[in-house]
Amino acid sequence: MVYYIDMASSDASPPRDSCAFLLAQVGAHAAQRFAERLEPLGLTPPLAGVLRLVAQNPAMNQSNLADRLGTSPSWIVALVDDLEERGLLSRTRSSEDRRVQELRLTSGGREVLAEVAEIARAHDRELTAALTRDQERQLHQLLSEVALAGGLSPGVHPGYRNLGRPEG
Amino acid sequence: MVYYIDMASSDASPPRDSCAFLLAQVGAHAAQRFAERLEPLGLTPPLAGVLRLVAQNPAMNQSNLADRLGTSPSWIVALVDDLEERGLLSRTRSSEDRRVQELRLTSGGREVLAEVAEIARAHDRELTAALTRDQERQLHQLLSEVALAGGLSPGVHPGYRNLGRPEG
DNA sequence: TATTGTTATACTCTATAACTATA
DNA sequence: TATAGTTATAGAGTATAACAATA
Repeated sequence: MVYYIDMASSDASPPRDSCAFLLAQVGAHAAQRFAERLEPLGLTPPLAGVLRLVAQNPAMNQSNLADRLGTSPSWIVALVDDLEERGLLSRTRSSEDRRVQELRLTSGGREVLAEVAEIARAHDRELTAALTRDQERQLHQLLSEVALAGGLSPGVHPGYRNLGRPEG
Repeated sequence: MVYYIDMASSDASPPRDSCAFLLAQVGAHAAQRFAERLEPLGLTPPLAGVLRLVAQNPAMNQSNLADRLGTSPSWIVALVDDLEERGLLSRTRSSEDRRVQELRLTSGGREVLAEVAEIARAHDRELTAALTRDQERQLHQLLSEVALAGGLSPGVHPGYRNLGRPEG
């Protein structure tokens, strides 16, 4: 977690935080609260992300997953190990290419993913609780424009290296 | 860095990312770009944050700093060591309480901080380049409301533990 | 020779615990 | 006894490198 202080204002007392600072501050808060909400399920955001991606792309393999998340294949091994040990997903050797592990959610995995989705919706409601429906739509629109201009892929949180990568 | 996938939409193809997800995504991007921009100066966001806080509060001590940033005193030691070795700030034992180290920027520290401030302004311009001035003001207003409702202290990036802490 | 997955290892960031000096 | 700072140590979260199996 990167801590920082709003740096954009002059040396005199800061008149207001910059947009960039507010984005980093509120975004870190959002990510942290989401992680806290996942804790009772024994999940971390990366584990939940893997569940979600595998649900959306059945028979996806670990290479695809590493590319999509912008992380190292070795870490994917650890994440998939964890989820497999809990019985939330299964590995199956592909019959076409025996190097490949096909990943699929188990029924238990689908149940847990449904809980995660509910948590995410509650999280979103909490975060925007202070806004009117109209303000929420405005915020969504503005953030979407900033994300687009920044080259961020819809739906995927940026790691340090996956910026500008085309959608898998 | 926490990676995750938008979890709020149903199992069917996601109609759009949630506000919470967009905030985390764009916020992580903003923090990452800021860190990249600081690299040529040999600084990290936490180091820059210490410079800024010491500039705003001359003769501040390390305890104050740890409280304000919501981090452990032992980490503050390492950050201050680093900045002191580069000649950007100085430690002076307080004459009133010999346990206390009073921190002050050197003239070199003030010069570097001025560069950091310029970088931060350029960073903010880049991030909001896709928005009109009016949209930028809207975004600022909306983010401020979300930050306020979330109990975030103006000007201080949240660590894992300093939420809801009153401003030092 | 290239690719998928795996293991072994290492590095960064940050905290906790134990300690020293001072109050 | 309590507090400011320091040192030593440890843990989480990742990456890189070397390797095995398969293509």
